[in-house]
Amino acid sequence: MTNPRPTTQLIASNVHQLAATKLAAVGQRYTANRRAVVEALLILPGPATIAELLNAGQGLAQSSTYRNLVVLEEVGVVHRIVTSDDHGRFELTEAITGQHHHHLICEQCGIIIDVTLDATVEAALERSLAQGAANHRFRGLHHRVDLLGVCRGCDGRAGPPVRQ
Amino acid sequence: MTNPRPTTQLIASNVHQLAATKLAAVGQRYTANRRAVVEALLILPGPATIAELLNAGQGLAQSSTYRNLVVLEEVGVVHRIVTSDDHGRFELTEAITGQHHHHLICEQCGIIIDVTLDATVEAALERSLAQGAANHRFRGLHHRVDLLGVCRGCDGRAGPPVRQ
DNA sequence: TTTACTGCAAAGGGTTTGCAACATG
DNA sequence: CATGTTGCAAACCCTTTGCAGTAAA
Repeated sequence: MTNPRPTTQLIASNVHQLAATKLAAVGQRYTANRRAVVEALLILPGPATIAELLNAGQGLAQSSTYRNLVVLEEVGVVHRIVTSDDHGRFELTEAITGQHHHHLICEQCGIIIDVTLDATVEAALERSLAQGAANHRFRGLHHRVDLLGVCRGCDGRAGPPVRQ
Repeated sequence: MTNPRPTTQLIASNVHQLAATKLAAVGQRYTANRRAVVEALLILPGPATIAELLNAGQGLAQSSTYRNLVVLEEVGVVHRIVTSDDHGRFELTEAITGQHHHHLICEQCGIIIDVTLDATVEAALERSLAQGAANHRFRGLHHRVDLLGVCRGCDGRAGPPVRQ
């Protein structure tokens, strides 16, 4: 298991172009606001909260940002992650970044760190999940692997009791 | 990957006794309401929403149920699952049921189906995650593997666009 | 000039909390 | 009787929506 390449090293122009294409395919525009959201997601390290996006992007309205995230999610540019720390987090999709990865989620502070598994484990997992899905006539689309625990920053210090 | 034994086949008295013990360890009582919640979780097939618990248990107050779930979660009897379908779901912990399992989550209706992976896949996954956690000085506590997709009931019929 | 997009303010809705009454050890 | 528990109602807070105005094709 290794760290995925930081998104900041992705070729931003490609990401923007892909995003624009995906939006255009359903008759939507790649506006300055939407570009700012994607830009913020490229820069921020790991999945970002709305608050972080509003800080990073300059002068974005909250409601527009939520709305744009919905649109970006619908066209497969952005992915929403829900944990139990009371606010959603957003990241660029694997279709955009080309990087299949998983998450270390801190149960104290909610921070999410991206990691990758090695290919053989991924493959075995895929097979096993596919079989289980078949048993239930469940049409599996994608899997999610998270490691819940305590991040380096929170470990040791007394954190607030966080659920999950 | 096989189906886990339905929780209804668990020996309920053991579960209740364990729950009572865990509560007693922190000076809390295993009241009728709390027992009713655990009972409902034993009976209901898979992780249950608050609404389902309120229906199953007879005359439970919403606020008390939320509070009891918090307490039961703190002592390790109950586990909260958050997906993006707008309400949390609750299940008995593996410490109580002794059944490590994972989830098939329907992105249309939010239903969650329990499944297990075979042991070799689990072991490989554990190792891989442990290594990744070490790289980030992240103290991993437990993992979560979900398969997102469309359940048998929702497949085919036009569902509402559900996020994630 | 039609349709998509924006931003303010208000509404929604699951979850949490204040508080007085109750139950339990 | 001291402490944990309950339930009603109100508050919370993240998220969504109504609506009038703006921008882009």
